Amino acid sequence: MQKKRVSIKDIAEATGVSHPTVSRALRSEGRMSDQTRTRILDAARTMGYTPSLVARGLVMQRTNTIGLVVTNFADPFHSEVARGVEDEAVLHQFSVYIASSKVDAKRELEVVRAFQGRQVDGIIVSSSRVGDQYADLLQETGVPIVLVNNHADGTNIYAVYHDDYTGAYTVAQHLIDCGYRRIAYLGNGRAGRANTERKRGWGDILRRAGLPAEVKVLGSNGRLQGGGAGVAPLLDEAKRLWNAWPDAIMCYNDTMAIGVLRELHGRGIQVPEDIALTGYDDIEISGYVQPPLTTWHQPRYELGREAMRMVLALLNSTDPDEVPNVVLLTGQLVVRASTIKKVSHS
Amino acid sequence: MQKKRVSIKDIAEATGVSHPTVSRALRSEGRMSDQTRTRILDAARTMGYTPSLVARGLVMQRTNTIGLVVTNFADPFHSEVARGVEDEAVLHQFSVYIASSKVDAKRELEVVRAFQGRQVDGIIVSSSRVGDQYADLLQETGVPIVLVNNHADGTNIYAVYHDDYTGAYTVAQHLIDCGYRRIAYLGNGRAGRANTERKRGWGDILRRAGLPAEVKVLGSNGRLQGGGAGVAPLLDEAKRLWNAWPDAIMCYNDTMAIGVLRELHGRGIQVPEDIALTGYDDIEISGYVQPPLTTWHQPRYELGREAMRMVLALLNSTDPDEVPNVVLLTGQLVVRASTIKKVSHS
DNA sequence: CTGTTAGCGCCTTCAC
DNA sequence: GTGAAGGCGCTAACAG
Repeated sequence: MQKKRVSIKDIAEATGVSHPTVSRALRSEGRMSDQTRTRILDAARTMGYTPSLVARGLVMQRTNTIGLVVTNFADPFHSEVARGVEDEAVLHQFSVYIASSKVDAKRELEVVRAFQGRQVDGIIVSSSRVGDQYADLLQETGVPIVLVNNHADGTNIYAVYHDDYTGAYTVAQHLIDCGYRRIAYLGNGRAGRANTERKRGWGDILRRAGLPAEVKVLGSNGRLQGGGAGVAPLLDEAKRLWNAWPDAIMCYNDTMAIGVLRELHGRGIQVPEDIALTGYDDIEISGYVQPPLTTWHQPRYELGREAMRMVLALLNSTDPDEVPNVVLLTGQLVVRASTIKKVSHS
Repeated sequence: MQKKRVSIKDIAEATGVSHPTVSRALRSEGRMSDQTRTRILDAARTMGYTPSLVARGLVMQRTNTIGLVVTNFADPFHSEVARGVEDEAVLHQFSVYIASSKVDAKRELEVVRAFQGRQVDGIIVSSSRVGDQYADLLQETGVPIVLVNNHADGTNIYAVYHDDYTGAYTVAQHLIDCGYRRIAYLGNGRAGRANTERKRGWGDILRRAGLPAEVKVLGSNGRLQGGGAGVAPLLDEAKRLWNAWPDAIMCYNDTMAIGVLRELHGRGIQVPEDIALTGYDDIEISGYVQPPLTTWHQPRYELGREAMRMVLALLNSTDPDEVPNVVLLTGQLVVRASTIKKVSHS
């Protein structure tokens, strides 16, 4: 099956020079007669030469390769992060290994270890559930590990964050400004830090406005199903504490909000007339559901790019201490119909 | 930055044996005294040894690595394919390189070439725009290339397909069974073969039922925006030919259908009362929009797994001719509210 | 059972 | 300007 690949030795033989010369010619390094250079390059082309990056990686101890760990391919958050990572990576001739952790800390570490066996030059972990444990790994192996929206606590590692607190704070403020007074929060029980921060932003602004920040429920996951399943307990809790439904539900993310939307629709509850609804992330589809979701635009693509940039900076700097180890990006409120009651022209 | 990694030589030195012995011990190959073996394994563990798969790849000419090319990370079709590929890959200790072609044939070929430089053992291309050109590449390099839902024509390559014709046929039949008579097709101008097949399935069943298969429009892409933008020309075309709106629109995929849904809603057109709507793929969200979409379940995860299985089969067989070079999977109709008018109890 | 030797394909000194 | 030698970390062949 495997054809023998042509190596620089083959080219050397064919052109009557030595392999080092071929190597230099191909990398346009060292001066040499234009004649031999073009002869070598021509031979390489006609013989169908492809340099072996494996061999090069071995000798250089640099593979121009990074490993990207996501929790789940299907999650629109990660796909955008991945896009950012890849775009930045190709600019620098890096290839990207990908693997999913399936939201399992043990698997996440296995995957990282596998990447290290592949001698990747850097590792990016999106929504890590392990977090600061990487500080040790980093010490051990010297392979830069950059986290995107680390879900664990601890800050002594390289990370690109989004400002979840401010985002949630702003969304909640928007709801208050719209006149909603019983604002519930539907969180994601598997999200760790991101969820804590968003809940904190929600709670702080509510209390500051003199509103009750009591009704909060943790969904079992951050997906459609988790959102839908969270509705019943949330309504129950509101009934119990307030003897009334919430007039607004703030969700951990857009995906859950869409799950909520269907559940509310099934119960004959109108959005936003009966209950307003907000998401978080601004995934593309959130503008296409009915009603379109008010949400917080999280710069997912940029998070990915910044993470890759940080890896590259770490790789190219002699003194890693001079590379800023945390980048904090912020997003933007996106107001759509799910929080804006139609004006009645009566 | 880079710590020196510990090699089998280091372990050999520390334990007073030769490196090949260490190598054998680690791979539990060849018999040796349990004593030395455990001594070596202990040393490896305490010294924090990680085998270099790069070096191994170089000598074995087998990297246990595959390259996966998708058109677009964000597309839910590809994320499921990727999941299937990865799950099967990890079972066999393969790592997965990923890259996106951005629906650009030139970029697709570049990416494949880059993978070959990395000496991947196999390549999987999802929704290729290049298709049979790979036959040559395969001949040249001997690296198996498996296509998932090849969008180009030609069949002389390894491929995993979904039966688009039957799927579209069945969806159209369902619409006819529901009593719809003016069934339009909104295609994807960038989809090639898949689109052709689905359109053919639609047209054949309509004609067989004595219905007009005239109103068809090609959207500019297979995304939300492409769906939304396709509505106006489609309605115009129907008006022109039939002097009436279609009573059903069959879309190339779910994503486009969701774009259509919003556009129809914006125009005050009810689904399915005024116009019924179908998607294709059965992406998760299609069950969550309002109304939930009738669609065709495409076994995306299985397509990915089968593709990876084919790569492995090709790798492990001495005679590639004995490996079936085409796998055809079929899907399943999923009926939801977007085609079923509520029964009126009058 | 274990050590010696060789080589995967490439790059980097160093001579010439 | 170019060639010769050595080595990256590992495995495969052969000795012993």
